[in-house]
Amino acid sequence: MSHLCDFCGEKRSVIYCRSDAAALCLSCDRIVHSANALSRRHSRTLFCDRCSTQPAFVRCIEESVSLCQNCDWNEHGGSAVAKGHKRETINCYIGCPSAAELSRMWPFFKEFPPTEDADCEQGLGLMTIDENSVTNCWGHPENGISGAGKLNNPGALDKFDSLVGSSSGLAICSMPCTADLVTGSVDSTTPKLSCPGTKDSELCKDGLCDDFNLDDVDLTFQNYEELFGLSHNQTGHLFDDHGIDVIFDPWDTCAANSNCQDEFVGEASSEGQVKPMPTTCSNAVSADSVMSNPGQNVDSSMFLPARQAHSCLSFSFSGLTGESNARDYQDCGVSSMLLMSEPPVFPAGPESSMLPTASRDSAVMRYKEKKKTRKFEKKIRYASRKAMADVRRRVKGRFVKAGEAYDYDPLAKTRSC
DNA sequence: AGTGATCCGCGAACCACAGATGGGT
DNA sequence: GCACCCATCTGTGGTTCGCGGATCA
Repeated sequence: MSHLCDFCGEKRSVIYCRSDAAALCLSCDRIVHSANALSRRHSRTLFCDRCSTQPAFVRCIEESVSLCQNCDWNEHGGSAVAKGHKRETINCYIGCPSAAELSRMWPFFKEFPPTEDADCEQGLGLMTIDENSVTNCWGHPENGISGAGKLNNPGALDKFDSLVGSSSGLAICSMPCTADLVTGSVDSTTPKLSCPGTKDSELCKDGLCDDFNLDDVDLTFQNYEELFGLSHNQTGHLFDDHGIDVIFDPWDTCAANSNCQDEFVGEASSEGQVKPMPTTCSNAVSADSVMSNPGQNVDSSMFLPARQAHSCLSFSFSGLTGESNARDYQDCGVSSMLLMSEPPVFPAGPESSMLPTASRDSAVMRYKEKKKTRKFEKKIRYASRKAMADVRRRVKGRFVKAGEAYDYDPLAKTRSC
């Protein structure tokens, strides 16, 4: 199943560029990603040795193969022997790393030709490995994508910025981002669902997090595959086991560990629209796993196969119509953070608060009021169409042409035929 | 415990048509 | 740039149907 380089079409592809969704050989990778500063930001990783279609995120030391999530699950999710295999995560990289740097990053990988493009390395900068970056992007700006060099999925973020209208660097890497996968160590010695300690305790104390679901704002993924890295069908696995409710339940548990961070996980609908929800931990799957093993140390191998979504979210506020206005959305205290494009990056210090006390209380008050009065009724966008539909005659509920026989006349209020 | 039948709830589909939208002249 | 024409798309509500989960024998 060897895959040829998408660029030259001759050599075997080794590198997968997530931003371009392209498979490249090493030399073409250098050529393509040394072209300009933006291309240097593309996050790349190895290809899966098994399927050769998905980016690898883990290296099985025993078998000396690089595996994507699915293949890892297939190979290591079944037999007890395979589960015991020691595995290493495969880091993504950006920039234009030299062979030596690649070798340092991937010591198992022996195919690096010497780097000849010295200029490239003098460009934007050397390779940056997404070590601790995006997992933490909300809570720890110093580790997040605030540093351009650590941008994990600049494409998705660019989309978000273009939609929101700023380049705020808002790090909504809510889904278990690439780096979540990359940085989460896979072997059993590594914990596990760390929710880097940035959950704003004040916010949650007021119940803002309890069932905060931004119901007023539609958030639409521009490209489902790109954003989640898995198909719609696969997405079902995210919540299969315990339902979406589990996402909320362990809030306290996680908070007790002071390891939570404010993140949003998408609830994918059939149309690809997603409503954001807070997750307690750094990825939804992790939360799922937590619930399935309350009080236990969770072997990360348990959640790894669960089709982690990766990549950052891009948002569009498609739900906004002409009948809406910004204030409607700002009324919901927390959601306004998104609308206003303010990066919800909380200072790391425990004493810090996201909002000044007064405005924060005000926001909380508004949120609670809105929560009480909010309605989930259908909104009519075109009253004239509703008026027409209301008086239109039907047969078995279906509209019929004017003049044809009908069995339901809304105006008559009685069935006729 | 496993299997099949039944019930129930939910969501998609269907229909016609006015109005919105976009491209071409 | 503006006006006009035309084709296409969108959204509206009541009913039906199919699917999946729950329950029971």
